[in-house]
Amino acid sequence: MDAERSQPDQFPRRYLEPRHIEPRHLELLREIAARGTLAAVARATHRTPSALSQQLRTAERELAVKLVEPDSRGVRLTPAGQLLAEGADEVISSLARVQARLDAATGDPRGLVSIGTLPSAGQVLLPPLLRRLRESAITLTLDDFDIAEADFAARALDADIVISHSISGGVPRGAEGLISTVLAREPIDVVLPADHDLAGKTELTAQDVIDHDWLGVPEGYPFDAIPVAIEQLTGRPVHRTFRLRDNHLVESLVGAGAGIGLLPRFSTRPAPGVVLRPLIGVRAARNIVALSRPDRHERLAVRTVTDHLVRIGLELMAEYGVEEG
Amino acid sequence: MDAERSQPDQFPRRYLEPRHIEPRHLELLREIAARGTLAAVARATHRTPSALSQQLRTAERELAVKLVEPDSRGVRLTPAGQLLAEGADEVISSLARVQARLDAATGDPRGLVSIGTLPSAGQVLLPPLLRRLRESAITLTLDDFDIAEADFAARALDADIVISHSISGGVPRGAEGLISTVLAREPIDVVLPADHDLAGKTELTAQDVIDHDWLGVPEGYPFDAIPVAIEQLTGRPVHRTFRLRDNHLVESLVGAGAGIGLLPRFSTRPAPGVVLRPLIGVRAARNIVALSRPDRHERLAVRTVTDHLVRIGLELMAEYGVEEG
DNA sequence: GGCATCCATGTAGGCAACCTACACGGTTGA
DNA sequence: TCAACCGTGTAGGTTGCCTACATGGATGCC
Repeated sequence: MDAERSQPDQFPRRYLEPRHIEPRHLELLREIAARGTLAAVARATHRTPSALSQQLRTAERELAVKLVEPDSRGVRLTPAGQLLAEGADEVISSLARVQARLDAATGDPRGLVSIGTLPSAGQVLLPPLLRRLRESAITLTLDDFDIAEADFAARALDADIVISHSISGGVPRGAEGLISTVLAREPIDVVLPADHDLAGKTELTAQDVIDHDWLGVPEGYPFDAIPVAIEQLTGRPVHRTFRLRDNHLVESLVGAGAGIGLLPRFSTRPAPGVVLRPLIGVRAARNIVALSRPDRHERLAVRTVTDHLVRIGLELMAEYGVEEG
Repeated sequence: MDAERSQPDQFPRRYLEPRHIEPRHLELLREIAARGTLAAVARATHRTPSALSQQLRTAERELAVKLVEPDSRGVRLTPAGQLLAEGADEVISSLARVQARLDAATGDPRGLVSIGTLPSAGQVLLPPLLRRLRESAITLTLDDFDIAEADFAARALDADIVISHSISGGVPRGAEGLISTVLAREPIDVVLPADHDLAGKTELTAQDVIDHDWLGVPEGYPFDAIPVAIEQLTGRPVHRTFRLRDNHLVESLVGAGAGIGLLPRFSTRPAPGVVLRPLIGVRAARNIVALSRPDRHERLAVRTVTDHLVRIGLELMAEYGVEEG
């Protein structure tokens, strides 16, 4: 085996290559594309903007291409930079896939999985999840937020799994580049004071509820699609008194006679004095969806947690007698 | 946008992750799998074995897995190490694919392409190739070798493109993990002294040639398949006088009356005193095949050179009236 | 219009990572 | 038994990456 000795210069020496792509540079470009500014990437990756700026310069020198251009206050990726940012997903995902294979081969899934969730879904999904993970080597980080449907996708930059919801369709808006997994389909019921006129009915129609005072959610929040649908169906406006985010706050105000509202069925255990009634004739349900960046989804621990959430979602639907789809 | 500030620890800090795969480590494992020993990898990559040994230890510490085991004089990859070595192809190829896209987007293909070739094929393929690349930013490194069919694949470790040949089938043996591109199908003709008894015929059969003295090639060399086939066809042994590698040496010895031989049609311009006659009834042709490692094949410059070689091969076959397949 | 804010980008210096040089122990084959 | 390889450890130099700090440009608010 003296082949290497007789032709030692056949092997490509890295420093002779005109351009040499490093994964670290690809990751940087991808983060810039996702977060917009160097400063945001710096905060997210616990580094200084200066470090990133230097790294960009070395990448540009290495590749002999301009990657960013000044743009008002910040920077903008050049076409070449965008090209590489898109390619980064491919490289980083394949790397994560290899890592997942190693994890699967060498033992149980392990490591830190960060979950961000909207409170109502987390309230019902997370306790069973913690129970199931108690024996495992997976540790969780949790964060909660109640935000507009289109903003959930942005949280997938920081969390491995974002538990989101969507009424518009199966996948929340803005989640195009993400892996989305539907965990459950949860009916949205009307919440009423127990002594309300409508409380005697077992099911409510749009006509039943249109002329009462409503406690709504801010615009852009998924629940808001339901009053909008009722308005379209009846041709009359819904009278919204407040626009609130927190479901428990809505419930207590409904109990105080401030109006009627909408609450998700699984996470609402009605207090004495309020009752839930299903709404029929209107598409009144939300999809609870897990979102992950493709590369994060490849991690075995992340996949395992997602699988658990799917099973928990199925059990929830079975418990409440909700059919799939 | 104070989302990052309010939850700065959501981003996965690398040093918190239980295992973190680095492409450099994958590449090292792949090279170990391909070359067998650390020392061979060290020679090929212009580093000391010590550096590689240290790198292996850090990789093992990072991944919390044993990657190599002592094995007689050298090392052997553990199952985990093999797993990663296989995954390395995937990662490195996707990296090369991104690089190729960048090359394609930012200008002409450029850089150094190393070619290893068997002399006869190189003799006809490389001059047209050099002509076509004269205007380009691609520079070539050349190496030539005349080796057994199964040994060509090993050269693809060191060269971007290995121009090989095969009689056994479309793809040379041992080229399983490689990208192989058939460049041409070249007939192998019988070379005779011009005053030989058989020179009067325009075509020769196995029966015609079986009883003459033969100048053969060493065993394992593709041309040797033809006399073997003739032996099987006629049931009689071929009488081989010499076993030589160099085609021009064979030609001159045939001219000197040492026997008859076999020569590839494209690269043989018979000197005065010798003639070529096609052999019929026997599968007497070789495939000229370009071999590349998958990741090297992704490089735009490598792909460009391969494409040129394909066109040159087609032109050669048209020039000599050889049909494809 | 001035000023605070946010952004990116330089420079200097510390620190860690990587590699080479060299020495050493184990295995193989002449 | 000895020479030839192989992998591994240690010491030390060089490089590369990052932080801290200062600077200049763009934006938006009072």
